[in-house]
Amino acid sequence: MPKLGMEPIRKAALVKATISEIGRVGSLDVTVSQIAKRAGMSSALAHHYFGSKEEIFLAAMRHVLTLYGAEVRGALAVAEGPEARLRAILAASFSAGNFRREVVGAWLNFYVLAQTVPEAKRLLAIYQGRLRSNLLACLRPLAGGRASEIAEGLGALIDGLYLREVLKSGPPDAGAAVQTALDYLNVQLKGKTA
Amino acid sequence: MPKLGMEPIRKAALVKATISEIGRVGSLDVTVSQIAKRAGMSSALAHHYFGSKEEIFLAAMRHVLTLYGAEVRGALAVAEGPEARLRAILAASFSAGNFRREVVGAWLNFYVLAQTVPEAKRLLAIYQGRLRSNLLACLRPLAGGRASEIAEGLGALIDGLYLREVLKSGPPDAGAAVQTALDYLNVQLKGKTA
DNA sequence: AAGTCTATTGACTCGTCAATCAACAAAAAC
DNA sequence: GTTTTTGTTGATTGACGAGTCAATAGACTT
Repeated sequence: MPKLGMEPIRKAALVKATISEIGRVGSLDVTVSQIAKRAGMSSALAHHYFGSKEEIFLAAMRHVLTLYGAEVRGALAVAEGPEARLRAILAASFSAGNFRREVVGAWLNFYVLAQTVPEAKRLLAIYQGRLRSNLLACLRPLAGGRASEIAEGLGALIDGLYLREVLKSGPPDAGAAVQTALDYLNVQLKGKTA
Repeated sequence: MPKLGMEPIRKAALVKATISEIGRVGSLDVTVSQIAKRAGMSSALAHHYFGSKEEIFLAAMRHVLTLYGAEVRGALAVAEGPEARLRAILAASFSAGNFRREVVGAWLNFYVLAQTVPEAKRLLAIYQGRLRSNLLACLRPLAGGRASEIAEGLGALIDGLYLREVLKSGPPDAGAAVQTALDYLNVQLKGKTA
């Protein structure tokens, strides 16, 4: 019973399943069959739509990055002033949608993928660049010449907090992560110990 | 021409080869044959000495962590006073021995391994714990009650700087990484913008 | 010198998995 | 109503890789 116009639906299901499976297994060693099964179809169909496993992975990366980007943009849209915008970026980075074991696990593995697949590297570079320029735009009016170094540090700190989440046992503690990042900011900007 | 007492030599060669290969390939998708070949022996011999690929990986992790630990201990031994000791830890963390693409790549993949293999997770937790307690010991006399948060942030920052090194193209820039970490410290401790 | 232990490897087994293919089904186009 | 396009899968192919094994060889023990 082939309904038409399945392509986008199937692709979306596969992308979602890919992130879930990578998160579940904790590595890129997921088979196309596993992904397809979770997405409710045969592995042949997955190949039909994406052509190769690598393309599936890349589509999953694009999806995660798109979601992240949208969340940041949305949060920025309603934030007034540099400080509020910085807080918005941090809140989005550690939001319930992004800061889940599943997604964080996938994220980690995308870094691994970037070592092998140039397109994956390119996508991650875009994410880093966008984060950097978002931070810089907020920091320049607040920190002037030091904006660049602060953005550098804050970017690395965010990535590090993600990385450490991977090792944790309990449920993700986004609050603590945001707090650590905000603390860094406060101290850098005001020399105060909030 | 079997010489006796080869076991430690072979094992050491395999461990070294493992780190190299993981760094070269950029993932844990290295075959035992590749590792054995680089170590100058047959894959059967690698299995003979380690029993399984997983054991080879774990031995490689232990080796990296041991080296790191030794470097930190060595640096701490000659450092007088808390500030100097903090600087020593940072210098060791980004020393020429540890902060190489090869090792950083392996490190990243050890995080991935930790998602699957409990022993790998345990080893990484030991590293994090040791780093944390080293930092805390130095920070307490300097920052009192805030020592804990600062240690948390600095630990994450170090990991983040490692992570970001993975994406870079050129040669590792340990100096910039140390500078970013020191900057974080200075600002946290003195409220100054060094 | 017979027996045991360590070192070593080529060949083999067995499983897995990405990718392809042939075939079938239904909708759309002509 | 036939042809084409889209959706779908079971079966198959072909490659690769972890781990095993039998066999060979020197060294150490008694």
